Amino acid sequence: MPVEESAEAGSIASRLNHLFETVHPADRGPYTNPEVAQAINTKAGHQVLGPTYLWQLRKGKRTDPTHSRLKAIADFFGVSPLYFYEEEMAKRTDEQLRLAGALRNASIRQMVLDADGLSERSMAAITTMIQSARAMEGLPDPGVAPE
Amino acid sequence: MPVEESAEAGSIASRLNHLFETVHPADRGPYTNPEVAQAINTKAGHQVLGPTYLWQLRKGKRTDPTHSRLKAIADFFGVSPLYFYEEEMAKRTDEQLRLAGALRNASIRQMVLDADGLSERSMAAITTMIQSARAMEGLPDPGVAPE
DNA sequence: CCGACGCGTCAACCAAAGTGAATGTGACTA
DNA sequence: TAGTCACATTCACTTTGGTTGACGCGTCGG
Repeated sequence: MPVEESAEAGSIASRLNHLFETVHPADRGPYTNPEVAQAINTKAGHQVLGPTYLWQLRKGKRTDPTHSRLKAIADFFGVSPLYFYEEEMAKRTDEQLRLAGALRNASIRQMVLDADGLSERSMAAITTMIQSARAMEGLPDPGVAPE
Repeated sequence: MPVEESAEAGSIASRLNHLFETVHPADRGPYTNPEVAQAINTKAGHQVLGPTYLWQLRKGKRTDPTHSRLKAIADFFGVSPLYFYEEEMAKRTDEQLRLAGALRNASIRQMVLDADGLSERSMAAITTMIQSARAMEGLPDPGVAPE
């Protein structure tokens, strides 16, 4: 049987539909596909996409739009293009989040830049030293994130 | 004369090339197109893009890649997909890019996590040690990105 | 009641994105 | 010098993103 194209959660389709439902003037209903296409094209000064294509995207008949069109759509709805990459954000591992936090410290950023290119041998020595420092300062063992 | 496709500033091509130039292990030159394509495909578990396509993108022969591919590329270089979306990421400094490159090294990532929370005092000691290691290994002074 | 209008839906079509295999080229080496 | 190897480059080909035009349906005004 033909695979029924269901709007996978986190897909472009579901996100786009959510935009339509959510982002619109308070005194009226959601924008229509032709409206959005029209507005985008007018603003761009040339044809960017047609109404049908928006429909296909919302239906999941077309996934994976191009850079420029996704940007235009995000722009129209006033959201960051990152909105369509959210899964990427959600997939951000715990390690990545802790890294991001640590890197807000200027000293640590400098340390990274300095350490870049060092041999594994040197890195090992430095790691040992850091472990000692942690112990001396009474910090817990890292490696696993606290719940 | 035939219109020479020059890498327009802020274009995908120029940004991508900048990534190649900037984000790579310190002890070697930039990644090659086949390398990157290979890495991306391996990580994805299926074919995402070929080496030729990367070349075309960098040369400006192909503009406007697909959502998924752009995501894969950004992911490989450890930058947000926003990097390819104009203005918003104009702020992204070279330092951040070099950080991204360095953080692809697992040892360095671990070091960051370990160092997080240490006192400035300890950080200073570690920095000193790293500087020594750099000197011993004959690495140049960092801090400024080579032109 | 009915014709016009606009939107969602569909399917055939077109153009651009992306591929694969062959060729050119420089570095490294026997 | 010849041979090899890996990468950049090229181009003909395939795939799929995106368009065009037609059809059905609900709504509104006469």
